[in-house]
Amino acid sequence: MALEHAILVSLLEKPGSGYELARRFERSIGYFWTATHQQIYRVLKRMEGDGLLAVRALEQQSRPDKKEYSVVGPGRAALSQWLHEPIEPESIRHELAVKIRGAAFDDPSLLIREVERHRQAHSDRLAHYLAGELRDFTGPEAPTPLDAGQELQHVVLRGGIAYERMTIAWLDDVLATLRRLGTPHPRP
Amino acid sequence: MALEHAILVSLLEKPGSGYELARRFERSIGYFWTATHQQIYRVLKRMEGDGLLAVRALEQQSRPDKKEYSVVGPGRAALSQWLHEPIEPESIRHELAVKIRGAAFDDPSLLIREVERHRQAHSDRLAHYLAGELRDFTGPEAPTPLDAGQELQHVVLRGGIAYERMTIAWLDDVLATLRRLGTPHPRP
DNA sequence: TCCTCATATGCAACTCGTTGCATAGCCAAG
DNA sequence: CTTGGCTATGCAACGAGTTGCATATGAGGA
Repeated sequence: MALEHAILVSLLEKPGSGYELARRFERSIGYFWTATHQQIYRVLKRMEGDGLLAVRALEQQSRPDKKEYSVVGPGRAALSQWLHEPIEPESIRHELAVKIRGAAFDDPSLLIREVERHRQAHSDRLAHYLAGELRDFTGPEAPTPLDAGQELQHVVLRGGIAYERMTIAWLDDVLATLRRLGTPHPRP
Repeated sequence: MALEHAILVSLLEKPGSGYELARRFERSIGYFWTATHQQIYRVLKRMEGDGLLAVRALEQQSRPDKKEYSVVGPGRAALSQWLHEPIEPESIRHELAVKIRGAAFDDPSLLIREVERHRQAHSDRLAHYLAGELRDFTGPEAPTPLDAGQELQHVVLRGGIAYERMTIAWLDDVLATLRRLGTPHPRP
């Protein structure tokens, strides 16, 4: 249940409400873990029941009240324990790759538009990551020197950047392959 | 439900039993989609019930009998329909990245062994992929010219290779960062 | 002979994750 | 003044995925 741990990390970095967590999962934390608001609310409730989190009701003006969650002792201990346990290297789940291999049983050229769309999405994500890197870590507004937490956030973001660059290059390879298959193959 | 589609692709490439599919999901198909045998058996049963697959009981000597599944008309149509529908670009789930960011609230240097272990696993996987590429696509034993299906399998495998190379380089970056944080930071 | 390993299939119970829906306050635009 | 949008929380139902267990055949080795 890595969602629990992702929530602990995020709340340790900064306490917040379920709604705010959901927004973070669309941005920074979401670079490497995703969750919908329903899932987050459900898990927050369970974690509070387990004594890992504390809640504080915050009354707000000009918007609905919210519940601010923060990590308490046992939550920190649970994170620490998890950090000491080994985890299995990730296994990939790439639906587009299934489609590409499936295209052999259909018309491969029909996939070109789809792959171009994915390339665009990854290209947008890369631009977003690079803007965040400049803003938070490498630009003139960024704090210097970075503390350990910021260094670690930065190296994770560099991973996201590397992933998007690799993916874009691969999708170009896929597009070239699909286009080559669409035209008659020249024989020597 | 991409598992269904991954199974359709795999069975179109070659009919087989649940057990054989489970083995493929540890190898070639497993490069981009994973599944356990329990999941596979359950889904195969459902797909057969839905008329997407046909079964044939095969009696074997020196090992238990098996059921060989193959794709029939409606299954092929279901795959074709799915290929024509757009899918969302993948969202990443990277547990190790959660750990790295969480290490800020513990001792970062404790993660070094863990990251080294992951690096080794990815390195092994890369070697495995490269051996497969040589065997099936680029070596002297490989068929020439490749047909469309093989070209598409190859480009997916190139994606796996690119992913592993990128990941190894990133893990080296992570290790360098963890080691830097472990030693006192030199001030200008 | 007994044990282990590989093949082969499956149930049951559980957790994780998604989708659709519902509610409610407040603001700004039309 | 109604509509749409953003903040904020939540339920219910379902499907996806994991874990543990159970069963059976036959080969090979201790």
